[in-house]
Amino acid sequence: MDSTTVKALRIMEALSVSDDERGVSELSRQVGLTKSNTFRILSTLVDQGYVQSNPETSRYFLTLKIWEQGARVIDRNPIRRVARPHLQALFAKINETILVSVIDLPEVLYIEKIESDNPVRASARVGQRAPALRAASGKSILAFYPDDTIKRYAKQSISNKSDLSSFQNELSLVRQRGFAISISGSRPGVNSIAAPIWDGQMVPGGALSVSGPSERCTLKYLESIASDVINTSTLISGSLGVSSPTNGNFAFVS
Amino acid sequence: MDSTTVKALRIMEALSVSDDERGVSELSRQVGLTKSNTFRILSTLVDQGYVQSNPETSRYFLTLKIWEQGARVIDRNPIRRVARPHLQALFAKINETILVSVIDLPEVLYIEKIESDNPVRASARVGQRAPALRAASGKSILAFYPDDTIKRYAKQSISNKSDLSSFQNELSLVRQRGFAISISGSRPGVNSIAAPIWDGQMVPGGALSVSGPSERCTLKYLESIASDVINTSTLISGSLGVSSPTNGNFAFVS
DNA sequence: ATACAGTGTGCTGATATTTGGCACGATTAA
DNA sequence: TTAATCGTGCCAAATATCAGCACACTGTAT
Repeated sequence: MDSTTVKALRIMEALSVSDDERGVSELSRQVGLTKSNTFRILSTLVDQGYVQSNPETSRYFLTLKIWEQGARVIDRNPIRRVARPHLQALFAKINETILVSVIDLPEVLYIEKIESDNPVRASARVGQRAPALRAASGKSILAFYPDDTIKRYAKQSISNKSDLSSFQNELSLVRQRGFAISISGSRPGVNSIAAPIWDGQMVPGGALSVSGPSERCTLKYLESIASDVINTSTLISGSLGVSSPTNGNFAFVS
Repeated sequence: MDSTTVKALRIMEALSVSDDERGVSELSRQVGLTKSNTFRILSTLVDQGYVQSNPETSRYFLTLKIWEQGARVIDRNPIRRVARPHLQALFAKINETILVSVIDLPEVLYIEKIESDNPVRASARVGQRAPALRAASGKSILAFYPDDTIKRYAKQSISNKSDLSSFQNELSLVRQRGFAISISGSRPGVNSIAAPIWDGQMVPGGALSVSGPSERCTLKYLESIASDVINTSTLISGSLGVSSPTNGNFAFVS
């Protein structure tokens, strides 16, 4: 285990989440390294072009180089590659924030969005994560996972026994109807509906979701657009070469 | 200089540019490390969640974690933050590929785009780079840099003396007219027009460009949309709080 | 069938690299 | 002014990295 590399990654992560440039001392305190160690790692990152230091304040921040690497990676993502036009078609009918996420248990990761132009809207960031058990997108994917996998992850955040079985019932309903709904599930005041995206595996790899403020996006409204959401997600799956979701045919997912 | 960190970055870069998963041996040859060294670095990257290994082929590829970091960085970029709606307005008038780039001498880096839906179109990737001296975007930015800075970078790729002075003349014209044009400048068969974006510094930090195939985007056509491009770039600068480009008022840029 | 060249992975002892404490000048705060 | 905190540079001690070798395994060619 190359500890130096781990430390460098920690520092880059710390820099990526902080909105403005950071000093050596505070940064070293945050990541738990000595000041000199932090300084030397920062120096190598500067040398490699991943970090710059403001010559006036001599504080450090990430350049766009790390984003370049990431852009190449996301660019190869099959779901994102094909989703955009379908999202735009859906957005033309429904002026609410549309998100595409991939599953990375125990979370979902948002990889694409079209944001509503309504001043009051659900806003989420691409690159952000949400708990898969609470977000509509996560539930719409998990519903098609084998029972034991669901149980394993559900137990980690649901202690109560009756809550667990009601969660399983909810997922069973999701599986039947083909969509999941979340009422203030992962963010307060935001309601969502989601349908799974099949990318050729035995379980869905991602989900399409529509989110909006609870005032507009009532349960009734979300259910009224369910068929649109399912149709769009099916079209995306189709663009990935998956003709029909193989419901009920599960692989064992560890 | 933490050499282990440098090696780890090299490996991540190598993985990010390769379209499919890589084996340890070939990867070690490419980056010039021993097999065991490469293996151990890959192991730590796996441990940290940046790399996964396909359990069947036991070959390695980058996860989306590096993209998450990058997404946070680009999300803070002021130019990109404000550009999107302006791009859409421009795109409604001009159905050609629109790009936003930032300057990172000696290159420009594309950070945002709207791609034409015409089957024959200029296609570029966000995260891609182009030589600043040849791309329209780069020229539109460089034109507002002080003369000695221009000379320094121009000398690196323009050896001929008369070519150098004609390049300087071209930039001088760009400065007068407020836009730059490139005819197969950075990619063959692709013509572009670009105008600088001012973000509060003494020199432009980015550029807005419109690109298309040379058949449609003739010099005449590009000049005919120049005012649209300039207007849009001015609106973007305005959204960044820059009321009027301070032409002729240069800082010394090293 | 057998040999072979390729792979990914796991040791280990030698060594080169990282390490943390200390010191310095420059800023900032009191 | 004093005092605290900052970023940076240095150094000998120690530790974590290193290259080489070995092994099991896979697929290919003989």
